[in-house]
Formats: sequence, structure tokens, C-alpha cells
Amino acid sequence: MSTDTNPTLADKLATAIADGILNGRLPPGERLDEVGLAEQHGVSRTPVREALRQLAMSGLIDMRPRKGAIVSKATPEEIESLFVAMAEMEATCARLAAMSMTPVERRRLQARHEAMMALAAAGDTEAYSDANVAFHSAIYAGAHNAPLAEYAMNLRRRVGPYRRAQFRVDGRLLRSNQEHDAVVRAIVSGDAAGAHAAMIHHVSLVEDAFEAFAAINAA
Amino acid sequence: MSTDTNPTLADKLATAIADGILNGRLPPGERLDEVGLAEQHGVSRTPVREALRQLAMSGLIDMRPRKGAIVSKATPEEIESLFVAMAEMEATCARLAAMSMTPVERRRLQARHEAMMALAAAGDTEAYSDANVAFHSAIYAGAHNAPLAEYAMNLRRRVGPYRRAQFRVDGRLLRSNQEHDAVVRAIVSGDAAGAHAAMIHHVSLVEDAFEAFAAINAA
DNA sequence: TGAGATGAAATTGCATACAATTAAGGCGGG
DNA sequence: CCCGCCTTAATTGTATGCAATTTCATCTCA
Repeated sequence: MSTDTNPTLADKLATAIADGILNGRLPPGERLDEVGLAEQHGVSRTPVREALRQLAMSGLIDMRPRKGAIVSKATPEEIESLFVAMAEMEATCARLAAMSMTPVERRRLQARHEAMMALAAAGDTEAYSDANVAFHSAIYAGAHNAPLAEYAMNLRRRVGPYRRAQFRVDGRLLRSNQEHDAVVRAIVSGDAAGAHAAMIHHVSLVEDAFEAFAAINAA
Repeated sequence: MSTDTNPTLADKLATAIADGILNGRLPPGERLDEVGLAEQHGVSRTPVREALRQLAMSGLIDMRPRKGAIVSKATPEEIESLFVAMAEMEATCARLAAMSMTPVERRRLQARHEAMMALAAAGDTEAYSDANVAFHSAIYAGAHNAPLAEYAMNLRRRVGPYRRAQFRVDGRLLRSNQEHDAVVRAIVSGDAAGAHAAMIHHVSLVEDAFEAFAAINAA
């Protein structure tokens, strides 16, 4: 009766390591020592290796035969590619969502968006960031296409380490919310092309914010 | 000096099993027994398990904890989703290619397309099929975006088992070539929106051909 | 006859052991 | 003082062994 939820150690390790990468505890370039990870989690190397292979396929880590694994460290050009890819995937999902979301999904998306207005006005960066992930995930789901949604989500995870502090750039919250408004209006009204354009615009601006932030950090 | 080409056993197994799936020797739903695969390739279960985990992340196989792995067997709805996703990814790549291909790449794409006309006219299904993969791969590459190209290629692999005989449908070769013509013209002329539309059109028709073929087989 | 229990066999998950490659440190020569 | 080689430690790749779960055939009983 209950859903069979028996993840293997390798599965749990994969999510644990991925979490470490996403929340910044494992920064890009960090070496992933098999015995270290094994001891740290109280398991043997076997499930660790399986987890690493899984993460390597997702692009979160890089494995070189006999040279070990590291958290993926992208060059600026590769980061740019990741952002472009994410923008395209999100825009595609937005377009499909505009075409195939159910009325209920459209209303919920609208409600979610409106709730975020308050967070943006209050300047609650933490809560807005969480809500933002949920907002974009709702659009992925609204595309009603599992493979595309999975790729979009995966790209979002991959760019995560490089956009950690994006919302701290001055005024990003309100601006993000305004851009969401255009996206939501297009999706709710069934304007496929408009949804695509608005989402590309939105994510591209996120990338700009990242670049501004990176420039500040480099200085 | 020589490039370091030392794939591990797990890597070689992953490609070997993937080949088996792609060329139809391992049909969807086929059980992937660890000891069987190990004996068959003369290795132990350890690298086999790592290869399976790698393939599971690519979507080519399904693994359920403690229940073993099978070649992914998609429902008709899931196959539909895969085709839609592939159409979107290819269209996105075509649009980016129209915007960012170099003059040399455009000329090569045109030349490749023209060479395929002869194959279509001659009815050489085998050669056309191979050239077709290369044609689409050239467009992925022309997008100048590694993540998108990788996803597009991966989707192409995943739908492979369900479209094996598409070109045998009567007249598909010539028609495919005509559709390619629209795609190539748009890309070469830098018409981004046109390239997107033409590619969606093309891949959607491929899906129609698949469905026609499936209907024939079901009868 | 068929549904459910029961046992053995098969299969997966994980740990340990060993082999092979790579990285690190010291040594001598220039 | 720096560069290269050699030795040794550290790390990865693979094999094997054992425990646990699943599967399947058989048996029992309604």
C-alpha cells in the first residue's frame, strides 16, 4: 500500500553530495575523495563510487579515469553556456505551459506569483529565493513534459553554485517580480510566443545580475 | 603527448550496453542481469553496476532498488513526451544555430544537405539514415552550446528504440529531405524563428511517421 | 480450482581485499 | 638553486565474499 521508498545507500549519498554542492559546502573545484566521503558517511567506497558516477552523468561533478572526481568547475564560457541553455529550456517550458496548462494550474501559478509580490516588497530574500524555485518548478510542471522538466531542473541545479547570491544585487527582488509578472500574464492568457520571450528576457537578466555580482567579487 | 584515452571498464560497458539498446539487440523491457552482463563481458559485477547507474541517469534504462534494471520501456504517453521534447530541443538548437553558426559551418551544413539529396533520390535508406544523424548532429554543434547539444543528442538516443524503421515508411526519404531544405535555408540565411519553426515541423512529421509505423505494427 | 503461505534459489546491495595507476617527496646531478 | 629520476605513499579500479531482499516454484487448505 505504502509507496516503496527504499533508496539505496548510493542514492542517499548522491543526494547528500548534491546537496553539499548546491548549498555551497562543496565549492566548484573541490576534490571528492572516495575514502573521505565513505568515512564521512560511514559506508564503504562501493556505494560512494556509484553515487559519484550518477552525479557525473548529471553534470554536477567531473570524473577523469584514475584521476578522481571534483565538483564541476566551469570556465566563464561554460557558465555562459549553462545560462543560455537554462534560458532556452525555461523559455521552452514556459511556451509549452502557455499552451497546455490546465485552468487550475494557471490560477495556482497566478496565486503563487501574487504571493511573491509581498515577499519582494518586504525584501525577504530568503523566502523569495525559495518561492522563486517553486515558481519556476511550477512552470516546468505546467509544460506537461517530463523530460524537458527534468532537463530544466537539472540545469537550474548546475548553475546554482554560480548564482548563489544573485538576489542580493540591489533591487533584484522587485525587478525579478516584475519580470515574473510578464511571464505569468503570457502563460495565463495562453500567449505561447509571449511566454517564451518573457522568460528568455527574465533569465537573461538573471544572468546579467550574476555577471555583475561576479565582477564585484573579482574586484 | 598522445591524448589520455584510458576509459575504465565501467565506461566501456556503458557504451557497449548503450549500443546494444540502440541497435535493438536489447529491446525495451529487456532485463539487465548483473551477473549475466558480467559473464558476457568477462568482468565482475562491480563495473557492471557502475555502468548501469550511469545509463540509468541518461534515461536509457530504469533501475528500481533491489528489483534490478531493465531497458527503459516507455508508455505511449511517455514516448509522445520524448518526441515532443526532442522536437523542442532540436528546434532550439536550430534557432541558436541560425544565430551563431560561422560562415564555414553554414556552408558545410548546406553541402551536407545537398549530398543527402542524392541518397534520398537513390533510395539508399541505410546511408541516408546515417547521414541524417550526422546532419542533425551538425545542427546541435552549430548551436555552440554544449549542454543543449548534449541533451538533444541524449533525447535522440532515447527515442531511437522507438523509431528504428521510420524511413521505411513509403516516401519518407524524399519528404525528409524536403523538410531539411526548409531548415537549412532558414539556418543559412540567419532566420532564427524560421529555423525553429521548420525544425519543429520536421521532427513532428517524423513523429507522425513513427505513429503510422506503430499503427501498422500493432495491426 | 485457486488464493495464500512457505521454502529455496536467484539476485541485488554493500563491504572488504587486492591490483594498478597516479601523486608526492626525497635524492643526486647539473 | 633548479631539474629530473626514483622510491614510496596515496588513490582509484576491479574482483570476490557475504548479508539481505526478492522471486519463483511448491505446497497447503479452503
